[in-house]
Amino acid sequence: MKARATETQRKTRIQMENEERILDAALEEFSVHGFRGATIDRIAEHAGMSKPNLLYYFRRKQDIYESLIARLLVKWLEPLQELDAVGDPLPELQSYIRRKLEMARDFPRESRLFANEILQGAPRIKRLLESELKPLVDEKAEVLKGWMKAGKINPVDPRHLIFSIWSTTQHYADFDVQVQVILGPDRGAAGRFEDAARYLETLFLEGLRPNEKAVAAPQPLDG
Amino acid sequence: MKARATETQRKTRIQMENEERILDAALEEFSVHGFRGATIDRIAEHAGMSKPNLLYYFRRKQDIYESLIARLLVKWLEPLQELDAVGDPLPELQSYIRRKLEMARDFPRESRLFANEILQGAPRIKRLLESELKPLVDEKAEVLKGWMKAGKINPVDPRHLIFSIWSTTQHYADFDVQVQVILGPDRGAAGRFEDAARYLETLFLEGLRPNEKAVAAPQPLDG
DNA sequence: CGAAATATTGACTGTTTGATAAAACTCTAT
DNA sequence: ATAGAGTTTTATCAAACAGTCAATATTTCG
Repeated sequence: MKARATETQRKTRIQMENEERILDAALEEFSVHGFRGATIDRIAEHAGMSKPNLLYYFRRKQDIYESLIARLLVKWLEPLQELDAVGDPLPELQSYIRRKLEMARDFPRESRLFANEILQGAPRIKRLLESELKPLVDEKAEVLKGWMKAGKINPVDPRHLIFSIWSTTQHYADFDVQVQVILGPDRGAAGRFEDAARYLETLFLEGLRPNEKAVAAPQPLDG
Repeated sequence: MKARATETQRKTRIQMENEERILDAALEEFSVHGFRGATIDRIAEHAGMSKPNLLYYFRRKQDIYESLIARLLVKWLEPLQELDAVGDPLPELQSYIRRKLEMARDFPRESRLFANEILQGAPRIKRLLESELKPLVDEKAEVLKGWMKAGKINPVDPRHLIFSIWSTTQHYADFDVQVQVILGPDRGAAGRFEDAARYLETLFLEGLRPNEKAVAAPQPLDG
């Protein structure tokens, strides 16, 4: 029996399939209950295998969690990484917002897992945040500052600007239940997404103070 | 031995003191680990009493949690309730945002507890959200719509507007660790709060698109 | 095929957890 | 001071929990 997991690369078909099933089931559990609230039994049950079998692929609960977080962080930083210094400032920001919103729509479990980890004080990924997230944000904050100095966007604190994009978009994944309670069942998930996109575009570009300059097509005032 | 807790009102000095200590300790635990991740043992330890003693005041774990949530929701809805239809729209919104931001600063544990519950799908308070939160939001959405029709604020979906105020302000409580990692230790908590307040004011009033109309005093472009 | 490598299982261990019962202690009002 | 209500503790329980182990089954590949 060879050591698995950390082994150089050689993975069996079965290994890949099962690790995938486990990680998917674990995402389901961890994203809802957090690290301590999730149990191996439930993950195993959800993955359709016995607990010892699951522990054959991931020796400890924490290993599953860390695998999950590692692949999550990469995906999570992608949209910000794509923010392009040479692009047109406002369209660049707009498409960044849109990409983040799409992530919230398409990967809500990942968003919740991340939220859960941060909520708990990020005990397992604080290091990663400092080494991966912070430098990236610093870099992009400089890009934003350049745009501000060039008069292309309003001068504001670039880091708080990034926070507001993160929070408004991820809200639709993390607080989905609340959003659904308040919006009611009238419009489906797709409709909610479109409404959110349209609203956020106005908020970030124009703000709420009415003025004379051209504004995007008037929005429906909701049901 | 009389029945406690649900008893009409008569509470001993010791009862009041201990329930307070328990709820405070429970807030600490539940807000970080969620319902399932928190344990009675830790809550009892944190409250400085034995587990059976704690269970003398709250018979079940769930009872503590529900007490906490009940008093939380009331406090949480206060700022929105104060949003005044007859006030000046923009200042009203501004002070609503400020109040929410102050709540995030002054009651971060409460914010996290709420976030945790919603993240988990709100299994224990969905009813309450439907009966308490939704009607209030509906009412205030009408107020906002009135302001929009009167041309006092830009026409946007009022519910999504409310979401964006919630998410941007609560972000500073719920994602505090991440905020600290990114902003660094330069400015203290008070400084971060002021920066956030100034940024959100610009975002919600003016948006990011630069224009000729008068703008609040230029903001420092951050360190 | 058949042997080695890989995968799966049932039975089990020690610990943690939520909860209970009853005895012992403390406070308060008379 | 003391009776009785109110409080705290010790001892205990069954279930849930993370994790182990040896035995069995299955796949892979020469």
